[in-house]
This record gives sequence, C-alpha cells and structure tokens, in this order.
Amino acid sequence: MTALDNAALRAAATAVDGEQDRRAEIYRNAARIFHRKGYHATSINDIAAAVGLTKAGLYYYIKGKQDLLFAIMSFAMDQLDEQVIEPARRVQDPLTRLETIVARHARLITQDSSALTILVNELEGLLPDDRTDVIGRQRDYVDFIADTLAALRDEGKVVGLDPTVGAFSLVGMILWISRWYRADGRLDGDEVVAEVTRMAISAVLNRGDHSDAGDRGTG
Amino acid sequence: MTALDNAALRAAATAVDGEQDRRAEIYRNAARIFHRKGYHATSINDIAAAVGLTKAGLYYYIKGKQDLLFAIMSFAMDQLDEQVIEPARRVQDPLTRLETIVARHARLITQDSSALTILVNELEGLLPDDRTDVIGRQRDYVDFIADTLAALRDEGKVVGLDPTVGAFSLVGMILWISRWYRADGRLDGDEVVAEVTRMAISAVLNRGDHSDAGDRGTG
DNA sequence: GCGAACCTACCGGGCGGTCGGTAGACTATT
DNA sequence: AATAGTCTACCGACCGCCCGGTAGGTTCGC
Repeated sequence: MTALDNAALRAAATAVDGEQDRRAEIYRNAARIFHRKGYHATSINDIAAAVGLTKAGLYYYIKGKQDLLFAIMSFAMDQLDEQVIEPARRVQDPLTRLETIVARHARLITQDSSALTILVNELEGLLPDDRTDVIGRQRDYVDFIADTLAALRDEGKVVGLDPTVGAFSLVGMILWISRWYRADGRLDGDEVVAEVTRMAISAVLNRGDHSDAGDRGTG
Repeated sequence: MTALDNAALRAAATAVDGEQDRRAEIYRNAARIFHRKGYHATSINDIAAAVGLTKAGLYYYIKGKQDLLFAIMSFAMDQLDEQVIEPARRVQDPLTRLETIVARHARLITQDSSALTILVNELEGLLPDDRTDVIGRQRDYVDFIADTLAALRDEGKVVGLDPTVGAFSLVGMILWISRWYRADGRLDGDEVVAEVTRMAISAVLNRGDHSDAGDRGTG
C-alpha cells in the first residue's frame, strides 16, 4: 500500500499530465490543504470536496486520515533523501557538501513546500509507530549535517561551533523559508536559495572575528 | 477581558508562588498543552482536567477556546515587546542591537517556549480579526530586525545581504530552538543562547570571502 | 442570605469512518 | 447480437463519538 501511495505522490509531484492517476490528485490536494489549514483543522470532507468526491467516494482511494498524513510525510522524506541527502553524499569536500545540502533543501522548499512543511509541523498527528519512523529519519538528516560540520571543524575551517547546534540552526533557517517565501514576491526562488545558502555558509565560517558586546541581560 | 487575561498570564509566567491566581494556572496549563499537542488537537476538557476542573467549571474563567488562544498569543507578543524589542530599541549600535535581539529572543525560548511557539504555529486557529492583529505585530518585529540589518549595511559591516531575507532567516534559526532544545540536554540554556547568537552574527557578517562551488543542480 | 466558585447534565453539530447499494464499462457465453 | 455476470468507481444515508459551549443548579465562605 505504501509503495503504491508513494508512486502516486511521485506522480502528483510532477504535475505534468492532465488526468493522470486519481490517487495522485488526492494526495496532492490533501498535502495542499493540510499545509494551509493544518492536519487537525482539515476534515476528510474538505479533501473529498477538493477532488470532487464525496467522503465515501474518497475512502475508495484512501485507508484513513492518518495513513494519508503518513504517506505524505514519507513522500517528503523520500524527496529529501533523493534530492538532498543522496546528491550531497556524493560530494567529498565538506564545505561544498554543506552548500549542496542547504541549496538543494532550500530549492525543494521554494518549489513546493507542502509536503516538506507538513513533515515538520504535523508529527503529533501520526500514530506512535509512524511517528517513531519519521522522527528517526529526520534525526538521521540532522546528524548528516552535523557530521559535515564536524568534518569542517576537523579541517580547521570552522572553529568553536557545536556541530549539533549548528545543524539544527541551519535546518531552522531553511525550513522557515516556507513561512515567508511567496513565489510571486520580490525575489524569485533562485535568488532566495542563493541568499539563504550564503547566509548558512557564513553562519558556520569566519567566527570570532567581530564584536561580542551584546546586551544579554534579563531585563 | 484581555487586559485581565494578560495580567493572569504574566502572573503565570513568573511561576513563583504556589496557589496564586487560578486564572494564571489555567493559562499556563493551556499554553503547555497547546504547545505539546497543538491547538486543534487539544480539547477544552484536556485543559480543564489539567487544572482539576470540569469543562463547565473552566468556563467560569474563560470566554472560549479561541479567546484563550488569542490571549496566549497576545501575551507572547507582549513578552517579545518587553523583553526583546524595547531593550533592543535602546541600543544605538546596530551590531550590538542585533546581538541583543537574537540573544534575548533565544533566551526567552530556552526559558519557556510554550507561548512563543504557539504564537508562530497556531495562527490559523484565530478569528480573522485576531489573526490580522497578531500577524501585524509579527511583521513589525521582522521589520525591526530588517531595519537593523539595513543599518549595518549602511555602515558597511554587511555587504550584499537582503535585509528582509536576512531577518526572516535569523528569526527561523531562533524559533527553531524550541523544537530541539531540551533543558536537560547536553548544553544548558545560556550555552545554546550564546552559540546561536554567534551563528546569527556570523551569518550576516564576513560574507563573500569563501568558496562558492556548491552543487546547485536539480538532480 | 448572598455571591463566588464550581458541578451535573445536556445540546446541536461535525467528525472519521462504514454500509449497502448502483451506474456503467467491460467480458464471457451462447 | 443478445444476455448474463463481473468489477471499478463511486454515492446517500447512516453510526457512534466527541467536540465547544450552556442552562440550571449546588456548595461554601463570608
């Protein structure tokens, strides 16, 4: 079932042909509506109406609301694996690898943030086993970035940065793009990707050579 | 009503005395549960049970679920105003001001992220008018950071950075702390705040003096 | 005896999900 | 060519449950 679903989502992601698989249309719309209203605030009826079906008709294609959510998240995680992690693994130089990770992840988000945003925002909607699965894969991704930062530290290009904190911070910067980026905004997707990538690299390099006089009082 | 609610939340935030105002306990628990399970997944019964009341008893103190959410968000925004924005406004030097913003915002999150996290994650649960209000205040905050970055650019300390993208990226980095920071983790709150602040400053300074060879292909 | 602080019991409604159908395309048989 | 069976793709009606919210008390300190 999951393999079938993922195939459908994959077809949905490449919205090329008109009336492909019906299932693809369902997953695509579900991801869009979950993204816009949130998982819990979205009813099965909302999704059914969006694809021109009744609720009962929709259940011919899906197994349940939670399975729908898990399928969308698994697809997003697969996307991340294929479009970000695997390409980056093939890059030897840690700095170039880091650039690859940030640029590719950011690009995925500017292209279509629905599934990837659901992936990070709706974890508590999953069944415990599914949640464990997704959290594990997310954790692997952060570890991959942290390992890259550790490699940079070993090269002497990064000093005094905790790799884990660094990895989380970069991920936060990237994920937040989906909250403010608009395709019809002042900057186009490529410009945003480039800008964020430059910031990310700067964030981990060239540290300790500027003022440190910030007010850190309590009030 | 809102003024009263905020007073209660303020009391709740300083969890010093034992059986202060009952209302404070309600808001504190509501924020905690909204934070953990999400607004829509939290029932009024959940909150009532957490404070040892029945649902009807709880309604003696609150006006409704949406008002509760708005009160929590308004409190969080007030916290940001008082603990971050106002202190930072009194700092003249843009770089020091930026450090103040990041460090104080990050500190607020490591201390108690509930309300601040709800503030950014549950916007769609608000009534339209309330949402407009909150989004406006959030936008003002980002503009404040962007203005600070623009001032740094005018000083020549920052080159080639879009202030708006920069501001959003820093905010994303800061907000994400609430997702990974654990008070009982390897690093304590102050260490995390310092680390993130250093990254934030690095992210906007010292740009353009490193490799630019990242793979930005599509796969 | 009066108001603050709560409770029991209830309401209408929407939720996720299911059941028993059925129109119509397609196939198999005669 | 006509008929009978079969399967895909759907729908109307319904289920039990829990939701946010309320009406109308009751208890208890003053």
